[in-house]
Amino acid sequence: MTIQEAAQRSGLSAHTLRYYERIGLIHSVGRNASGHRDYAEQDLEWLAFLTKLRTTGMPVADMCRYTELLRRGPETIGERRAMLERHRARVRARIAELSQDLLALDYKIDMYRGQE
Amino acid sequence: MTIQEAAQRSGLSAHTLRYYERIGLIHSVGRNASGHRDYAEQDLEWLAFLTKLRTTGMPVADMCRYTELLRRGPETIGERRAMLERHRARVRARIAELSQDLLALDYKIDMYRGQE
DNA sequence: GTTCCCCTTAGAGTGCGCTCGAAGTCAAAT
DNA sequence: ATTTGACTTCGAGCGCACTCTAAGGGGAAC
Repeated sequence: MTIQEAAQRSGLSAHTLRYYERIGLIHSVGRNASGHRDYAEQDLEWLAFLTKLRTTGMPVADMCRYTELLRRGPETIGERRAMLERHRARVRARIAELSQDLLALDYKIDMYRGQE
Repeated sequence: MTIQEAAQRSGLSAHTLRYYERIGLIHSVGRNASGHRDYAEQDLEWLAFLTKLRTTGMPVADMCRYTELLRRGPETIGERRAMLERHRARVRARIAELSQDLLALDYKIDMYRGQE
């Protein structure tokens, strides 16, 4: 699959795919005879996971660290799990914060409704 | 109240308070005899609201727009409410997205637990 | 065969939201 | 009187995560 197709299917731009590869977030994308990138289904799955990490607010540096742990093999499973658990705690906290702020927003909107 | 006290109580830095004033997010902070900023309780309340908008992801440009509507008086109440409602919809969508991604995270963590 | 378009790399540029630095003022403490 | 330290303005700088440009290389379409 070409970089454009991979971009389409992952929701990332071709620029971003090259950037991710450059910083080590995607490792070993295949190349065709002309040296062009040739993405496999597996790459797409990995991109989908990376995207979840990003959209939940994990910094790119941490994603790199996680990727490096994965590359080092099964002896890093504990550390990887710990990273994800810390991240999960942050995501939960963020949801809680947003939910709180939502109440303030509701209140303000109701106030405006009353004044109109 | 001095800028340092206002920073302390709002959770923003003094630098950020000056920046917010410069871009029009805070309007008419009082000055004392020496020309130093002298924050009132009302300013703190406004800062708290601004902070809620920021932490829920409203761009600073939109916050400026909202502030300008407020400055223009009661005839902008409808528009202000509309802004907040659009923002609320985005916040709700964001919470839904985070909650979804949280499930994927849970799944992955459970997988790691199984492998350890 | 040449036009066209997408690909490659390496490095520079962008937008956002601050954050800091320089140069100067002022007031209280020593 | 002078040192200290917090304040002022204005403009420059920074960190993050891309995003784009330049220069060049295939390879399919006309």
